[in-house]
Amino acid sequence: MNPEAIQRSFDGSGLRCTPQRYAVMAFLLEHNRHPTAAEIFEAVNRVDPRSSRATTYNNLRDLVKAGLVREVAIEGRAARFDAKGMQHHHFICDRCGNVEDIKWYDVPRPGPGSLGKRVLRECELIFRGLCTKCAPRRASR
Amino acid sequence: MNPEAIQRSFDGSGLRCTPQRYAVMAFLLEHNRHPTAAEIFEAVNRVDPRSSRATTYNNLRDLVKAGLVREVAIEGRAARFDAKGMQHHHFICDRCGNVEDIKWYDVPRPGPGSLGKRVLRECELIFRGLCTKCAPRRASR
DNA sequence: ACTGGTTTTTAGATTATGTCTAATGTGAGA
DNA sequence: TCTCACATTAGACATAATCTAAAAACCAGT
Ligand SMILES: [Mn+2]
Ligand SMILES: [Mn+2]
Ligand SMILES: [Zn+2]
Ligand SMILES: [Zn+2]
Repeated sequence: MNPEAIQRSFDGSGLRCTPQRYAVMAFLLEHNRHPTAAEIFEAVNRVDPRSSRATTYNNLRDLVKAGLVREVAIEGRAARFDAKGMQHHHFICDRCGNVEDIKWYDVPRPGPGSLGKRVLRECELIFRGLCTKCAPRRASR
Repeated sequence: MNPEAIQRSFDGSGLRCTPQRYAVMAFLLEHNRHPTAAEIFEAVNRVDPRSSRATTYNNLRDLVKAGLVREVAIEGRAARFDAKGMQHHHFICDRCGNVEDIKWYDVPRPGPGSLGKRVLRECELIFRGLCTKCAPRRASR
């Protein structure tokens, strides 16, 4: 995704394209590692312009609200973030907490009977287990 | 689920049946509201015996590790817990964060190609949107 | 360029949630 | 009943995230 595309995605959501906000989005787009807010904060501050901690959190929240970024909550750990590019599922490692992308495939939705008057926005499929790094030493902990 | 059944489930997991641990499990079994740790702590302390905050957290962790309780992480809010009885999916409300049970149905697993050397333990299907209480006033916030 | 209003950034305090420590207590098998 | 590995406790501590209030950046209209 090029700079102009980021610009346009911000425009489409009514978000100003500030250097700090741009840096967060650009970082997420060029690293599909699902970083935490703290990691993003550190990364965007390795280069100018500097951004404060509060701004990093603010921008992540705005980008999530705008639907450009996804937040992944993980039990007992800091939330992780990724840019919403192509659809995919997530694998979360029981041991190290890492989040990895899994090739997307269609998920059957629940029958309307079981949803009642609820308004469904999205289905999220999460796989859990041990990642490639943790699977070998599976006995520990 | 009767007291003896709780006893037996503890025995099967090598967990002692202490009053505090029993109270946590019993509370989860008779309320399918997905309470937070703080709510559980408060609830079990409305009746004797008293339990400390640390113990409530310890027991919840032990019960999750033993596979008797499930922990549901929610972005920006405290984790919620439920007793693992019959299989079901979860609906999480975007607005109020409430977690509700959805009738279970089978979920197709990913092809082995997309999992690589990862060890799959479980698939979790989460629905997001607005709950029955929040759907009407959907415009706000 | 100036003005006024809006959005954004900022440092630091504050809250919320959960974990750890070290001393004390106890369930359940021998 | 004795015993000890397991469990509980109060309170300190850690971590993640939000809030606050003031300053800065930005934008549209003149
Ligand atoms: Mn991802
Ligand atoms: Mn449930
Ligand atoms: Zn791992
Ligand atoms: Zn709701």
